[in-house]
Amino acid sequence: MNLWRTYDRLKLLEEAMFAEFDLSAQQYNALRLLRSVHPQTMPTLAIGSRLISRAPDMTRLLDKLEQRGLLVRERKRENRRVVEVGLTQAGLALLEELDGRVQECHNRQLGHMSSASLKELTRLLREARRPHEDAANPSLVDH
Amino acid sequence: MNLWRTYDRLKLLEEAMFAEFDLSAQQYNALRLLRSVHPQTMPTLAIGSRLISRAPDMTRLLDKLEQRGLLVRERKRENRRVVEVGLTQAGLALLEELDGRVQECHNRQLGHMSSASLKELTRLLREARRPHEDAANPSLVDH
DNA sequence: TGACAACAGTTGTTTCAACGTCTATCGTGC
DNA sequence: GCACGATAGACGTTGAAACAACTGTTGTCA
Repeated sequence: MNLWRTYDRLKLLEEAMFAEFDLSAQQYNALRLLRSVHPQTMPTLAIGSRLISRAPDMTRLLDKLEQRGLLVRERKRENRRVVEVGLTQAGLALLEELDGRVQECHNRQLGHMSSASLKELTRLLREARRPHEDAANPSLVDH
Repeated sequence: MNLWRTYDRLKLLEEAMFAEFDLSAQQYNALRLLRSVHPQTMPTLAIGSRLISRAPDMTRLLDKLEQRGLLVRERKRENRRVVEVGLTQAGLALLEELDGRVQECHNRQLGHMSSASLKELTRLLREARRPHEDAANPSLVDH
């Protein structure tokens, strides 16, 4: 419950920020993931499986981002089943614009805590969920 | 992100459990809150403001619980604006049935951590969200 | 008293996530 | 080559959340 409450409180700030850019946190993470492999691309479902929380339909999430020109999708010729997804320049630009805002948001969220406390919190959270991670899914949690 | 990830992982277990009883975590909390004042009752919106995450429409959430006979609503005569909500025997019985399951679920979620670690984690989480709590809202987080 | 703001809930609408099912494509063994 | 299962993704439907607008009720103050 404590975890839930804390999550809920901190999420409010983030959501407010992302809302300014008409993005959900989930969409932001998808974009960030794509940037991490840029200029390479990724198959649709690979994105879904690497996101923080499971997203059972990537299709529609990516649809919206594609409509806004933030990414492109292309069906591969070698294997016509997979659809490769890659960031566009517009997508990169948006992410760059967001970087500062996200940093600032994190500051407002957790800036009042000492770096030692944050480290310890991170460690404990990781320990808490350790038995519940599926080995298959490394996740992209890095800060 | 770490918080998000951990929250998401642990929530999965809870949701699976509540789903067996056709409840959401939010509904469960509303019931638990009502039990905490039983046999007294509470106005509809008072419930909403005390839940872990804000719930902008209590009406429909309570509708479903009322349809299942878990609670009763009654418009007060002194002030015909407020609707008092109270648990029924069926509601109490369901909660009692859930108590054991919830405990077991918590064990599976966090049983691998030492009690000292849990205490520390609780403390840090509370510290993390402290500046983001509105003073008006004491919240019912107690474990 | 009568207008008006504040209050407590309700209802409507739009949007989004969850779930299962479906289509197209590919690999494999016969 | 062809039936079969597995894979990658798309789609339709359903149910819940978000936001806003609305109804009914009460307090207040000119």
